[in-house]
Amino acid sequence: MSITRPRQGRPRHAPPSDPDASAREQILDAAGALFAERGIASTSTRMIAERVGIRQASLYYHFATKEEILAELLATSVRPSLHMVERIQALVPERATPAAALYAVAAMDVRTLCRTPYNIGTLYLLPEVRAERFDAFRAERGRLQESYGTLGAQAAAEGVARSVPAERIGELLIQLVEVVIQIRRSREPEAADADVIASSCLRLCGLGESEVAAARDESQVLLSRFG
Amino acid sequence: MSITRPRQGRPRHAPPSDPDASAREQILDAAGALFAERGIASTSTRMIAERVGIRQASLYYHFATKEEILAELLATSVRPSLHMVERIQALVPERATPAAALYAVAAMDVRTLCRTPYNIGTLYLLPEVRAERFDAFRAERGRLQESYGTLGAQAAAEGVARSVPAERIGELLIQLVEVVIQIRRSREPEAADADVIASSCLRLCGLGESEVAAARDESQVLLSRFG
DNA sequence: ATTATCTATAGATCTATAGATAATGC
DNA sequence: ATTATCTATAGATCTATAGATAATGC
Repeated sequence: MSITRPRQGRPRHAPPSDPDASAREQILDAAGALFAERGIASTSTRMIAERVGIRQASLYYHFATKEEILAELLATSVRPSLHMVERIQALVPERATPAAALYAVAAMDVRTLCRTPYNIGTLYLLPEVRAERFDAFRAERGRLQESYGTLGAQAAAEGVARSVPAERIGELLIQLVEVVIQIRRSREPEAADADVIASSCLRLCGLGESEVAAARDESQVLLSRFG
Repeated sequence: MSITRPRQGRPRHAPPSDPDASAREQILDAAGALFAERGIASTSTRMIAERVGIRQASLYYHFATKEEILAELLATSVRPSLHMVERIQALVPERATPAAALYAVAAMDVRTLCRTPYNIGTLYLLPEVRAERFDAFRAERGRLQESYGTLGAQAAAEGVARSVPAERIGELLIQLVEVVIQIRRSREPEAADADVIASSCLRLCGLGESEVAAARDESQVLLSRFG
């Protein structure tokens, strides 16, 4: 029951998609959902505008190009994950074991990817994101992967740590966490998925069942503090 | 040093991209490479034709629509993997342990995904493939995932088999194998990657280092027979 | 006066069809 | 005669700009 105060500027021809959000936010939400569902090239500025409740040309008052909308979406998508990971990583090894930290990071990332109103993770997979224009985004993503690699290598059983370099572990772990992106494409993720995926990350590092269970228990503190 | 015999039909305005392949194959190769690099919507029929060495309109002599080119690419992409998996699966448990079979399947899939002249695996990730039109392709992919799930569940350590349903295992394993698609996006895959990934699949199922090593050894027979 | 929209449109695509043409095959 | 191309083009987009307009703010 939100009262919508009249805004400045000429009225829209249609009611806004979300009266409480700024026009900019409404555009980002609409574009994000469409980009994730249909891809970037097959989403026209007209479709975005229609969802928002404005005319196609009005988009250009807020963003100079369609690319700029994508850039903004990408910029805000990894950053929260990256911050969370780096804060948890800083607790290792004094205040958390590497295994518990990895469990917590994976579980939180999975939940974040589940909760976004549209499947924002799919954006990373679109070919347009490989353009130089989005170097900064890909660099942030690389740092996230690096953190996974470091945590994984620290948590890994000796045999695994010896035979798999940290960079490979990072690639594998981030890929495993992002299974939730694929899951969301075909079914509704369940609460249990976060545990299954986080546990799989530890097993991939060579940890046995008792070590996985211990890390899961220990991670609860971190999860309640950072979730 | 292939002599190119003159073909029937009006000559092309430019030399063919591959004089030995049929026009149809040349189109599929060119389209596959472009779709994988740039996505489907941002690949125009003109770009495909240019690569082949024909005019844009001439594509339509071979394919009725752009979608049909994609359909053909998808149809031939999973099928070989699926056949291979089902043949190896049939050897379990009499002639191969589940762990060795899973190792072999994963390693072969990784190699296949590495060797294709363009990164064909990226096609699966494009939003266009979710259209109903491609149901048959997605069903085949589902069967592949199911096989991974069955093999994984059979190979899994007791604790894992009890806590993770076969369908989840299938989702996780196929995702893990397809890390090679992401790797190929950023660097040249190495020969060692196949072993790292296949071993990771077994560890994810809860197998210890000695079991992983045993499965790797046993898989060599399968790999030499089916590779 | 400032802001946020609107309408109208230029210019650049892009897909797919129609019909002509230059080879080979018989 | 058949085949595989070509040229030309209709019709449907799509992005981004120019300039008008209807609100609020001061």
